[in-house]
Amino acid sequence: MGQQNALHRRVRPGAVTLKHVAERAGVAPITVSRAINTPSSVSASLRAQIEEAVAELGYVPNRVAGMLASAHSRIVPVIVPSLSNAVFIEVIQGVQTVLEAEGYQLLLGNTQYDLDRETELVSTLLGWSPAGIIVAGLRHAERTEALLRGCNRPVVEVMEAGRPIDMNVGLSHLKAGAMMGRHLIERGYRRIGFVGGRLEADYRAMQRYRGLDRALAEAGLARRPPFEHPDSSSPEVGGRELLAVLRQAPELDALFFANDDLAVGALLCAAREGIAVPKRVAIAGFNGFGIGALTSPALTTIVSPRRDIGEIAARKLLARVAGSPAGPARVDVGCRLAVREST
Amino acid sequence: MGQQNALHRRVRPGAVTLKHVAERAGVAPITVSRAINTPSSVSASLRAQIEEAVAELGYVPNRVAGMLASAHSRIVPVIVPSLSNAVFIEVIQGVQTVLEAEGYQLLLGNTQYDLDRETELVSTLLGWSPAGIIVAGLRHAERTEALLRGCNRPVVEVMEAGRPIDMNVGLSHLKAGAMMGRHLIERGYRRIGFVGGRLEADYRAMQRYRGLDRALAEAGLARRPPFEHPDSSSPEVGGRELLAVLRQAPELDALFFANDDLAVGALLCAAREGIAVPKRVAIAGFNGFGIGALTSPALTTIVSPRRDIGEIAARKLLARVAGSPAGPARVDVGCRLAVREST
DNA sequence: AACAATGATGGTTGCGCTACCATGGTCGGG
DNA sequence: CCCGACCATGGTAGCGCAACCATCATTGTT
Repeated sequence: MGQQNALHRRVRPGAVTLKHVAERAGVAPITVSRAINTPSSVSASLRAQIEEAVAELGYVPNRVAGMLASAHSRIVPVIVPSLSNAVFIEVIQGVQTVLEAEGYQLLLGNTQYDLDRETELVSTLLGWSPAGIIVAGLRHAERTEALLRGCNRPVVEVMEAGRPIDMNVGLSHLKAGAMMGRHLIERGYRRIGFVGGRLEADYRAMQRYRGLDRALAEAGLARRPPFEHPDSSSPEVGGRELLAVLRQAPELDALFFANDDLAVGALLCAAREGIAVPKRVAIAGFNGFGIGALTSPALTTIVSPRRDIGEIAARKLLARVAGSPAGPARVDVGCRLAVREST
Repeated sequence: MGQQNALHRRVRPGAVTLKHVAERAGVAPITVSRAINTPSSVSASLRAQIEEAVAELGYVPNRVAGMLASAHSRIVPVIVPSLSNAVFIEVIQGVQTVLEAEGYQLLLGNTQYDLDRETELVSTLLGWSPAGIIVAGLRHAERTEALLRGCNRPVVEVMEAGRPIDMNVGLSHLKAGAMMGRHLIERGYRRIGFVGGRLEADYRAMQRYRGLDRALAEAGLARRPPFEHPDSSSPEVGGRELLAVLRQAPELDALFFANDDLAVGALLCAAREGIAVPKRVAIAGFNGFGIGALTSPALTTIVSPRRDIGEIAARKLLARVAGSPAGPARVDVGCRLAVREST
């Protein structure tokens, strides 16, 4: 701090600006601006002249200045609770595909499943005058919600279906959990447990548990609290949990894991330990990661259209920015049960 | 375009600015600026007054304006060739951990292994007046290199060790490939093949192949061109490739896969198809993803410190921004052979 | 032929903030 | 008790660009 170094200088030496290009091309700065932003509004001959000057000088437009002048940026922050979880990566990929095609930039925020961190991020990122904002989840701190509500920009809440601040793209995790619960019951399993990690933070996993619980209740079967572990989900943890749960509750004949990372780990661990799946215990996951289809036995899971969520969210956001119809405020992308060998 | 909608208005209605806070607090705007950016330079009483005004008005500083005024932003673009590959995700995570702790924001760029796309991205992202820039790889288009060289900001090239534009954090993929090659030879394998995807694009994988090739040459063993496939790497592709390669070249007794995604897929496929690993064919990977330790047999691989690469890169970049010593321009983080059951 | 409609170009202004310099007040040493 | 050092605060200017409106040339219309 305080220390005056080269990067904090007011004027970056040698910076080429619009003005320089304009002088070189013999036109007014505004014309250069137009040649860059709305080429169709400049005559072909001038445009060629300007493009030449741009190339010669190596001009790179200062987006920051443009943004300040127009109060409109091509930045879209995406706020997710975690990057370790591949689900969010795929959503981000979907968003990015759409954004980059339209010349927008993705600004990444990671809350680590902390609602206060989320407030902080939203506040900071709104300072970038973003075109809109994409946030994972429908539950936020009060202040976060106030910020999002008052920011006067398109806001898309993704991952779960529900009542959004502005727009929403996701699926019902409750339904997904119930769907898996009914499948397991239909298959003849009667003592079904749920294994998840940090359920107080990952409330979408908790919703899946609730769905399972509801299915169990409907069928008049024994309901159990979920098995939790403190670490973030990974195959390693899944394997460890499988052993721990079977030791603790050997009567269980089916386990619904909160996600495929855990479930695949459990499957591999079972193979290694000689635990017969699904004979001794059935194993199910959630997500539909490709690897689940390759294990032996292959994993029964619920496939969610993760990439689609990102793409749809980005498209709705951009539609609103452009003022074109964005379609319904709420999109339920649904999910699909993939029955394989592990149940 | 052309269409005038709410988001393109010059003045965003109801936007609270520094000035409003200053009026409310009864001080000059510059004092509010200082209270926010360098709180220690404002007396405690004024600071409290200002903080109150900020809270009352719900003021969110406009970073864009600040950036323009100071020609210095807290943005760091990270340009990677792919998000599908978990390696880059972990590097990004490492970068983000460090950046967020210092109040910096990560701007994500994805080249899809396309050098022209990279040039475009670098050009665009430099328009954000970033504090510095992190790019995967040492090979760039000429214009990209010119831009990076001339941008007068810290540039960190990550993933591979070599001669950087500015700074470099990575490892030698050639050495890594040779390390695995020597391991396989030492284990008694004599007919060793390499399986990768899109090697013309993923030249780091190609380097690993070259390392293997060198080890084979040193040992006087038969060298073969790599087996390639056109899709991006995934476990599914790895399984398919295992079968295809064994059909095409049944004499092979060991396969070095370009990465763990492929190798794990091959391992799972082998288990399913009853191909004995390592008896019929040994399988090795590269990366050291956790799941490789869980398969049966467990995967022999080379563990690269991916997260460290991101963290070190971000720290070096921030050190340079702050003007403090950033350490050596080149950091070779090395890698480690993890010998497990699959070889 | 006169005029409106359209399109291309330029001048001026200000986005919100911070660098820079100036000012005035407080304090300790001589 | 005065002077210079130092700190807290304020005034001014300008970062680079695009919105807005004005101007001028061109075209089509009656």
